[in-house]
Amino acid sequence: MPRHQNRAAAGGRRRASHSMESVLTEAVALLDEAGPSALTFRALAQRLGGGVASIYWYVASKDELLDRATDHVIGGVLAEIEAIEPGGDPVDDLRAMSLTLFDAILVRPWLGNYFMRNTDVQGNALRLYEKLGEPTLRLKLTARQRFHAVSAITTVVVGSAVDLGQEPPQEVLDGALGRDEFLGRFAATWRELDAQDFPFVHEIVDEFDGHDDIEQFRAALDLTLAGLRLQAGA
Amino acid sequence: MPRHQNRAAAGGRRRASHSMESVLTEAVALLDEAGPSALTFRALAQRLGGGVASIYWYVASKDELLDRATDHVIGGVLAEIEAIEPGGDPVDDLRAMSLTLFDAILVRPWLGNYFMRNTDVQGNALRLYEKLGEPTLRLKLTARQRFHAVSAITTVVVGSAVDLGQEPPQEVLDGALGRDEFLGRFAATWRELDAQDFPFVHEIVDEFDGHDDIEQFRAALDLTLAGLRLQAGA
DNA sequence: GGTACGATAGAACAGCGTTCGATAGAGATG
DNA sequence: CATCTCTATCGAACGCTGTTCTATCGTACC
Repeated sequence: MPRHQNRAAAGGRRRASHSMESVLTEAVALLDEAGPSALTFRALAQRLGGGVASIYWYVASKDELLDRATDHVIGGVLAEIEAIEPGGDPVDDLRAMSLTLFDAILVRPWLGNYFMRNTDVQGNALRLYEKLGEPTLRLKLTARQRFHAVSAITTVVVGSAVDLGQEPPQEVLDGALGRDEFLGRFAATWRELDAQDFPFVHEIVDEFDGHDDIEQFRAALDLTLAGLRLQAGA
Repeated sequence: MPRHQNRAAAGGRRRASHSMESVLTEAVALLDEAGPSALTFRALAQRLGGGVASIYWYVASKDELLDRATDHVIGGVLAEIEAIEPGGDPVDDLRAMSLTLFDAILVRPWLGNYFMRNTDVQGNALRLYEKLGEPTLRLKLTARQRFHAVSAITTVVVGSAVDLGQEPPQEVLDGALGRDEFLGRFAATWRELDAQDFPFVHEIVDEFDGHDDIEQFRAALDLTLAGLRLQAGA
């Protein structure tokens, strides 16, 4: 681990000179550009203009790299969420925060896979957790209900993110196949199923075809929040 | 892919003789015993008493192996769920099905990571999806609301499963460290946080410490179902 | 018996995370 | 000014992974 982080950017000519910041920034860039499978130590080293082993001076393992990179961008999300000024209704505040968080995951689908894995190194995630909990303190709930409420919300966020996070089958990543056609192909096979055996699938296939991810998330979130509102007796 | 599956178990002496069934069964056994990282083609081949490349006759890639193994056990879950006889209340039926599904994931935490990834090869997952949708047909909802309702439920299940699914840090897998102590260590660091900056974390740390995963899931599920009930006007 | 094909397997390949040992450079010490 | 120390870097190697290539065995059929 790096002890002294001072004046880290005193680049030599032949040898590269990194910093925790640059390592995480480039790691996030790789994740953004081509997904988790593109983030390898060799690719990252090349991008930093240095050797592979150098990265291990900043990070003990790939897991830690992933955790720190995740927390790095969560820091930005946290700032956005802290900028939201609380309105009168705690549940509305919860909703606004959750939507902000989900928006960030929409832009970075890989986030969902690593988010909140280890609050030991993910300090920002812990602060975000605190921030999500704050509105529940203003609701008439038991401590256990508050704990469960925030768990439920993060569950919905993470669950939705996982759906998004699975790396699309290359064709859509290349841009050769649009997301709509991708969904459409699934819808097509579903439509060919026997209507007797799959009444529900037939009922919703038109909704599935070309559906909006945000809307789907918002629907799930709103069901949970409605339940919470009921529980708080407000 | 194997065309003729007939009389596949006519074992020779030197050469091993597999079958789709045996491949999937042993793959699941490996996953159960030591988690996803233990399922390698070499380990699986050794268990089957054959060569590595033979597995590729049954399965085109590791992804397909995971999808098929997942669907294999989902088949069992589906049977359990189909055995549930519908009661009067559709939402109660949804609840019973979800709990059955989650019970299966509790026993096999790796399930959550692969569940419902690709309904092309996961035929049982599709049937399960249909089964989960059936009760919504008895509720007064629009098609879109039905689609969103089932999505919300699977989201809660998957989201909770992901929390469970992350491979514990070896110590607890070895049995050297119990789950309670593992939670307790997190709780300890949380308690040391500044009470001013983290009022919510302090509020719920006692609930977090030693909490029950099923109860947490049930709470999240019940919030969603309460919201659904409200939406259906029942 | 010969032939076609279902099914098996060993060896090799490229890529991955990780470790090792060597070493360059800046700052302190004499 | 020489030397010593500690931070930070890097190339090369190790063991493991999924995957492919090529050769082969054994059975069913004509």
